[in-house]
Amino acid sequence: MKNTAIAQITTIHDVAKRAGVATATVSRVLNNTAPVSDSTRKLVQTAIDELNFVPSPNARKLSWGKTFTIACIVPFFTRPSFVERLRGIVGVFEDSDYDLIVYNVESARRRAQYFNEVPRPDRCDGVIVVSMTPNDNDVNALKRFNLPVVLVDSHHPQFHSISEDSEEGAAKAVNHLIELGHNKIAFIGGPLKDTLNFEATSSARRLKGYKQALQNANIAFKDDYVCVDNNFAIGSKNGNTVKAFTLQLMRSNRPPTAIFAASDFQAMGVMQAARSMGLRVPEDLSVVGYDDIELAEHLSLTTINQSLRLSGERGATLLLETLSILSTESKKENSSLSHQSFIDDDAEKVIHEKVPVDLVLRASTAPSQDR
Amino acid sequence: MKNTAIAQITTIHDVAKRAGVATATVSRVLNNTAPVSDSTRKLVQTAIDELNFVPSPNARKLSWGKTFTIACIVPFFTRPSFVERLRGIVGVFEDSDYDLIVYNVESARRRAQYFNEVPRPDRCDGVIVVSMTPNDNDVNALKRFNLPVVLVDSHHPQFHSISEDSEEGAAKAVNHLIELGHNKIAFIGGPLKDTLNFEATSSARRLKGYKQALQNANIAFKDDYVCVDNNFAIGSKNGNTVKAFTLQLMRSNRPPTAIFAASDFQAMGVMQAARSMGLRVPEDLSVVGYDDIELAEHLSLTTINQSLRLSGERGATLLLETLSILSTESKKENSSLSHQSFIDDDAEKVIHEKVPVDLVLRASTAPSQDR
DNA sequence: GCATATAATGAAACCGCTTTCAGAAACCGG
DNA sequence: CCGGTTTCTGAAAGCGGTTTCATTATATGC
Repeated sequence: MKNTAIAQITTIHDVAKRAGVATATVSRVLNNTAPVSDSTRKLVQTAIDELNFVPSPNARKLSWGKTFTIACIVPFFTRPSFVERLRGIVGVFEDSDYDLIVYNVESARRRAQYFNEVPRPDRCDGVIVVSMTPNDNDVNALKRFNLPVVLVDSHHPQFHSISEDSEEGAAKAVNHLIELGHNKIAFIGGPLKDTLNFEATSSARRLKGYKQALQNANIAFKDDYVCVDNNFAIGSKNGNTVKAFTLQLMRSNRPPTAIFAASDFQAMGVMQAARSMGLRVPEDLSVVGYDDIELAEHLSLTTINQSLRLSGERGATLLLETLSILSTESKKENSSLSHQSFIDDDAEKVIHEKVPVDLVLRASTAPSQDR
Repeated sequence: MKNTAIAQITTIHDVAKRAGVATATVSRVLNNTAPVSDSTRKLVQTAIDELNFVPSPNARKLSWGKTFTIACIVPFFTRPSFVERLRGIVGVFEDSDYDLIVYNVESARRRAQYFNEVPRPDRCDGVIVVSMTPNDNDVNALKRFNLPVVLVDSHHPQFHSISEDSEEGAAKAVNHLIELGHNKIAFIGGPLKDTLNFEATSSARRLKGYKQALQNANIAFKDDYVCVDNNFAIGSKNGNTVKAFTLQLMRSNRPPTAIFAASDFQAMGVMQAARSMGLRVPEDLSVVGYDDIELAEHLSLTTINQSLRLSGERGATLLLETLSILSTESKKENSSLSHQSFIDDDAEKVIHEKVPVDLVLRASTAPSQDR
């Protein structure tokens, strides 16, 4: 009862032999790379079908000098917002010829390692960096072999990037609260800068947007309305700081009527803390988050949608476009001169794309009851 | 100001030339695959260092006839529980020689496609299937080339697997409630079976565990205490069914004092619905979830930890072990006879590993006030 | 009807590395 | 000091494709 017949991998030679042609011809049929007469094409095709032949990706890669692989370097890919971005990216490559390898960064060591080792033309054809601003070393590593690079959720003058405008988003959030009549609005965010160079800065920018919005509305900025949770770092499940701060804030003699949190996760902490002391959201306290992760919908949390998925999709698409431009370019140049071109300064114009940020109205905000 | 000198990829030939040896020798130094005299080794090593040489993964793969790639087929990898499993898997391969490619399944079409196309020895050396029970076609596809396979969070007699005991977990949850004095306990779960063959069955098993626990405690099973949310399917952000059911349930003339939800996400829906009608958790209603995703901690949700991360780690490790066994085996056989061995029936003994399920006590459960 | 451009195909080189095979060098006992 | 191992090394043959180059067969032009 051997239902486990181990199939053999058939090679292009098997096909060639069966069809009675040379491997070159099979290759030509496979890639439509040169004219083949209808008769032989049919011959080859049936041989391929009969043998159930699929060309070996590796051999192909080696021969073409391409890897057909995209490297994606992403920190803490388990975090909902990163996952959502990743999903956008994955979705784009699913239908392409490219494989996607995700490099998950959870430590400075890994970060350095990946930036140094991954961006090599024999490992990948392009790189997507998510939520990390490349430092000088990274930049060198990324440029060393002139691989196409796209930054998602970060920005650097030398690389294509897709990002959102955190200041604008924050301002939208705060303006919403102001329009509801709130003028005692607190801010809770993550660290303002960080060893691993990511996420942090977005909190900083959101804080800036918050300040700006207040200023525009002539509301004085109060230092003790701001909490920067440095424990809300990477991977730490924390959130206690947020809760503690919320409690302290709401028990103070001038409690805010609204809180803007720089992430949905922190907003959740706020809501919980508030409820734990008997406050109702939004009647007693309005809360706005940021990110619009799946959670927000379940919590009925008013928040800022920053097009997480879309940012991934756009990034991946942009990379694919760059890739295809490069390949046609190299074809052109192929027919003329030698290898190695486009060193003509990166003036090539770098693309910086913004992704929309929008207020999503749900049930965690209400007009201020303050009088 | 050209800081963008494009580096050339150096090949083994460059190294050989520089060291004044044959490529074979360089290879031997690289892989420690045959004795090399100290002097030449040093020569080669310095050449390698000076040229900053890293062997091309692809060439290596082709030559070795291995891919050094692991394929991981996972449905809806954005769901927190899958992400957590993935993270365990990723963590294991980070330090290995293997690359991991994740194939995200979000439709029956993709599912079939991946199962048919991915498990080929020229694409990967091994396969991890997450949360999907292979059907007959899948089994054939997986066995066709005799690739090592590990199932994570599913079970099949012919493949290694890592899974949790959902019945046991559910029973632990319900027993906890019973011990707290509850006897009006409702159940909310996802669909009991599903087109894509995953997740569903776990809800079914949890329902079974629920029934069992009730029976053991001599509590009559009530049909209208059970909600199967068929909308809680794949990817749908839903959750309205859960809320609606909770509301209906709590307004009925015999409302339960506790609800056991088959997932933390659903538990969250329950808590929200309860709060929305002014009920307090846990004073008025105890809630237990399942999964212990990060969210649960933030919600202070009592739940069942099913070792999500660990399951991934164990699965990945098991695959690596299988891989290394195979490679030593094939070495042995190499020195004796021909290729192609271990067809000697899969009696090879298949490993089925269970991962612990544990009650995690938090603040969403309390003694029953029912009297 | 013959020269010449064009289409179709096969042989062989090549991608970058590993590994076999065989020869050279070093080692060893008597 | 010699035959026989053992150690070390290079040339060359793959791995499974693609691509160049040359050749033959077929058109096309005048």
